[in-house]
Formats: sequence, C-alpha cells, structure tokens
Amino acid sequence: MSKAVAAKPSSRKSQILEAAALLFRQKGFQSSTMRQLAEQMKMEAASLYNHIKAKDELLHNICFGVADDFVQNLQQVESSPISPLEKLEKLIRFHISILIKKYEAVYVANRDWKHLQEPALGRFQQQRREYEKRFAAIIEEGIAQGQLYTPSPQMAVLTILSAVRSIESWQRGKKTDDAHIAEETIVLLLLKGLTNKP
Amino acid sequence: MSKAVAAKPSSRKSQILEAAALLFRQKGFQSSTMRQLAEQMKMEAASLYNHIKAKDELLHNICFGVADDFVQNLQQVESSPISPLEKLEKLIRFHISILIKKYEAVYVANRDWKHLQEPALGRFQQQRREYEKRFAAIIEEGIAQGQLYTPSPQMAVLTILSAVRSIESWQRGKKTDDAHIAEETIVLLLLKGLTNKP
DNA sequence: CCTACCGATCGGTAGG
DNA sequence: CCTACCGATCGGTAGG
Repeated sequence: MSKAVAAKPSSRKSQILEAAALLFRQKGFQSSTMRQLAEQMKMEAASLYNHIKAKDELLHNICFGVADDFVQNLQQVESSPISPLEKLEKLIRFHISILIKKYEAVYVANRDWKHLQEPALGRFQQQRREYEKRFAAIIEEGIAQGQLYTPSPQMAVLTILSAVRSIESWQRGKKTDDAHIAEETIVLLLLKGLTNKP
Repeated sequence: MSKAVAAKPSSRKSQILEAAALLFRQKGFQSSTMRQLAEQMKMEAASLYNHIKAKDELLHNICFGVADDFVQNLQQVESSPISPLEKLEKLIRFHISILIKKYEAVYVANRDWKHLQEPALGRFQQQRREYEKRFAAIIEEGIAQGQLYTPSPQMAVLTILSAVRSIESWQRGKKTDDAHIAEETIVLLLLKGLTNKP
C-alpha cells in the first residue's frame, strides 16, 4: 500500500484548538466548558484529555500562536528598506488583515490573555511590552525624520493597537467590499485623522 | 434628636456595587465569585443577598449606570450650538475623561456587558447601536459641511470608540501630567492623524 | 448579618 | 475514545 499523500495538517488536536477558539470567542474563556467543547467535537469531555493536558493549554496555544504571528511580521517590517511612515502603515494593515483572517484566535488572544496562568501570563505580558516598544521605536524614528508627529509615541501605539480592534465589532460578512472599506477607514483615520478632505 | 444631616449617599448597596466593579475589573465578571466580593465587604457570601437579588444584578447596575452617563452626555452635545468638529472633539474628550474618572465601572461595562442576561442584553445592545448611530450622524454632518472626511462614518465611530479605550491599557498614576498627555495624544491622533507636524 | 446547607456544575482522573 | 466517578466550588436559599 502506498503512503497517504500528505499528513493531514489538521490533526485531531488542531481541530480541537480551532473549535476551542470559536467557542472561547463566543462565550469567553471562563464561561466556556470542556463539556461544550466536547459536544462540538462530538465526543465525551473526558476524551478531550487524550489530546490536551488541561483547559489552560488551549488558551495558551491560542495566545502564543497569535503572538508569534505578530512578532514575525514586526521583524519583517523592521528590516524592510522603507520609510517609518510606510512601516507604520504596513503594521496597521497587518493588524487589520490578521484580525479578519484569524478572527477567532486573535479575538480570544486580545480579550482572554489575562486568564493565562503563571508563568505563561508573565511571559505573554513581557512579549507584549517588547512588541509595543519596538512599535513605538518606528514612530519615534518617523518623528526624528519629521514625517510623523505625536505627543507620546508609547501612548500612540496603545491607541493604534486599540483602534485596530474596531474590526472586532464591525459587522462582517455580506459584501467583500466591506472589508476593504473598513480597512481604508481605519488606516486613513490613524494616518490623517478625521479633519481631512480627500 | 435631630435628623441626620444627610442620608449618606454611599449606602451599603452602593458600597457593594463599588467593590463589585473593582473586583470584576480585576478578575472579570465570570471569574469573580460572590465569596470574593463578600470578603472585600467583610461579610459572609450569603449576607450579600440581603442587598441584591443575584450576581447578575451587580453587572446590570454597572453596565446601565455607565450607559446612562454616555447617553446623557451625547444628548447635551447634540443640542450644543457648536460645529460638528467641535461636537466630535467634545465626545472624544468625554469618553476619555469618564474612562479615567469612573475607571472600574466603565472598564467592566466595556468588556463584560456580553455576560448580561436577556432581556437586559438585548436592551443594552439596542442602546449601544442607537448611540453609535447618533454619533455617526454628527460625523456625517461634518462631512456634509466639508469639515470632516472618512470613507465610512459608521466604521469611523467604531474605530473612535475602540481607540479611546486605549486609556484602559495606559499606565496610570504617577504624574497628573500623564492623563493630560494621554488625552492630547488620542485627540490629536483621531482628529489629525500621525502624519502631522505641529 | 450569620450558620448551615444544597443542588448543579465544573475540570479532571482511573481504568479500560 | 468511553463509562463511571470525584473533590471542589459555585450561586443561592432557609431560617433565624
């Protein structure tokens, strides 16, 4: 017999992770029960523990998976031979598009990371602070070059990261245009503000 | 004997509400237990039920209390004889300052309103949508007058409401200047963007 | 406001 | 992957 063409990348465990992200997004991490997750997977709650060690492991995987995506992208942007303004725009657009593409996981990571257990919680916060610092450094460079301005780069980063999450409460679906308009609205708002004629 | 000078406005119940807002902000609504709240109040968990009917009632009071503050302010701004741009700036500054002044309650309302039970949940969402609609109407008027511009006023509102929440992750405390700088950073960012020399 | 308590449900384990 | 369970904890009640 020949080997299977390819190991199905969506193993049982990754199926569970996907279902968990959806469930956590809908009900929140704490309100979601292993029995609800088991029901989605059409198995008994006890059977989940053949694939994972604990409920925490699910949240851990979701949060750090998302964090890795962001750090990887940041690294790539930092090493690009483009201006600070262009770097900033790239970062903003990445945040928006990953929130759309990996909606469930990013949503959960954004909201529920506080429920991580130590020492993971500390590591996550550390990574987040480091990310914000490097993000702010790009804005600072833009200010030094006279391309950008804000009274507080650190505060501006927090505001950008928060603003970009408006995608979460945006009514998604219907037209494909919608995603494009939403993205352009956010980018224009953050780069040029609302007092701006096109 | 003379009457008491004034009925102490911080009744036992409002003390419980205040402690609940602090607890919920720290741990989240679902992760907070009535026993933890009782401990803060230095009483037994069962005794809390002499002041409230259920845990839900606490969340309900917090969320609708905050919502009322916002609606009241919106009404006042709408009826002011000022330009759409000035109205917009007033709204933004109100969101920031109330998030600082009533930090615990607004934080909880922003994050945990999804745990409201029906029919309160539906009423809350309805109020929220109405608020966003009236907010967007101000931006639309600003566009009509050529004072503002955005591809999507509705989306812009979501982005503003989200951006303003960056105060939640801002390191508060130390200097009183900090609050002022944070506010100016957000206002400038939303009105004039980051590509702006002073 | 307390003591005493309860039914329900939770995350997780044993053992197959 | 299932059956059978368990200890812990939860929101809440009875009765004073």
